Amino acid sequence: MKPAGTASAALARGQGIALWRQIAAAMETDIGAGKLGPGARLPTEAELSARFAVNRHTVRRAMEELEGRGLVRIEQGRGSFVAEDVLDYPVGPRTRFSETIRRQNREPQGRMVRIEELPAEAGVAETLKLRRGRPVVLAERLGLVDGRPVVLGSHWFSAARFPGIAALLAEDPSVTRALALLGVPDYRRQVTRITARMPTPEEAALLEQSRTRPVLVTEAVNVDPEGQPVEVSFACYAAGRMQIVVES
Amino acid sequence: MKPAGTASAALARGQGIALWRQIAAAMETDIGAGKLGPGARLPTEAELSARFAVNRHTVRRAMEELEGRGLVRIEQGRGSFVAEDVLDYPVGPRTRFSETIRRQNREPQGRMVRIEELPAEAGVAETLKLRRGRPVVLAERLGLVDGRPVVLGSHWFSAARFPGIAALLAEDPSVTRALALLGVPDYRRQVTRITARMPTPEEAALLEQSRTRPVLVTEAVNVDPEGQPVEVSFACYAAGRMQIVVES
DNA sequence: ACAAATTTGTTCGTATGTATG
DNA sequence: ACATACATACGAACAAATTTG
Repeated sequence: MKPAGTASAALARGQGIALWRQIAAAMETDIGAGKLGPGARLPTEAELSARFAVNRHTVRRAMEELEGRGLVRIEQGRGSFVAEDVLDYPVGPRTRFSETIRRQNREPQGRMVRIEELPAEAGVAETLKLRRGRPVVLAERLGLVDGRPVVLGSHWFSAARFPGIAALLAEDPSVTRALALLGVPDYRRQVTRITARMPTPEEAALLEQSRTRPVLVTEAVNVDPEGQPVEVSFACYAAGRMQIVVES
Repeated sequence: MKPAGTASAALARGQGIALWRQIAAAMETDIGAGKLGPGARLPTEAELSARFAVNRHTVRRAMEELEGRGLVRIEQGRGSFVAEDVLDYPVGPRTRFSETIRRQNREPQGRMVRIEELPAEAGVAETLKLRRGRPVVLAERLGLVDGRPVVLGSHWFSAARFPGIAALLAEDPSVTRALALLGVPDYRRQVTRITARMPTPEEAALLEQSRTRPVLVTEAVNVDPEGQPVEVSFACYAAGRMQIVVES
């Protein structure tokens, strides 16, 4: 008996339907039916060509089709994987992690990784309009969607302007709620700068991603209604799980 | 006689000014004076510690200071380099490569790498509102700033809607001008999706960048004043030479 | 695919000078 | 004068990343 839940090896030869189309259709069924979840590893091309009793080229043609349609991701030397749906992260004046995720019918979570008070170094001090060396609070938070880590954010606040924010964030990882309790009921994202780089070992571990895949990095400045900067944040997104979307 | 144009080795010991500060100041002078241009390789820590007759730690302390101030970039295993200014690429409804670069007082250039007519595959066909297999024109263009490649863009157009666009782009790499000649005097960027990945060997070669550094990838849809899509483009930016900026 | 050379990063330990009380 | 804390400086060894052969 053949294993349940895998594509059948029964192909119709010489019936006018190319073998690779049948294979692609069979695998699409498996993926669509959820038998192979997002991110799951597909059998190797060698295994598939044995199972379907065809040449490896035929399997490759089928896989290329699926990759072109965005259903699978093929990585040279590693294998093939069911494509994970890429979450959209729209940036705009009202960018908020939790709201954004919930709007896509996913479950956001936040977990504080580190909270510290430090003297401000040049860059952060300048954007927060503080003098160098003034105390700032650094809060590092891991953002998860449906239990999978997708973003690691470093948030910087003036310790003088927001006394006790470290304790608040330790209790509840929501930046929005912490600022609300400290007299900033609303804030606006003024500017977002986006770059990419390789993750540090620590970032890769927290994001549960390969060290050979890059992270998208955003630097965002949030300001209060008077235009005063209240927060600077640097966020690393696992590229391939998130894409940043700008609607114009 | 000591070589001209390099930081002097004459340090004042025991005069109340820390050696590492003197070293940092000396190197800052060299960089500021333009003796070391952007991107230039700095001497190794070993060379500098010999030149200044100090321990490597002392040189490192000076370099850390300069890196913290954004003057140099230090890369493990490679060396230290004079920081290059990162170009801003603002995205919005009126995003145009050449205008953007010129506004930063830099000289933009474009060079066509490839122009081809192909049958549309699923993704492009859908965003251009064409049927799969309809002819589309693919134009690959390298964008340069001050002679350095910074972006490699793949632009897709409907061959039926824009007859002769391949020839026009071959003559003049400006997408804006080509579309103007074909009856679209103005267009608007509707949406931009941003991700990151490792470059292909070809992309790395064209962008003159290491294969171990990621590229920022944007997918942009440009529409005419009636809202009809006229172009879809995928652009790879050399991360570290360009950052995408979203003003809200 | 592997090894060697180069370069920066980290962690010990030690010693000295300076400001503070 | 003394103790303490802190910044500075040197030395050695090893780890990690990159480049080259």
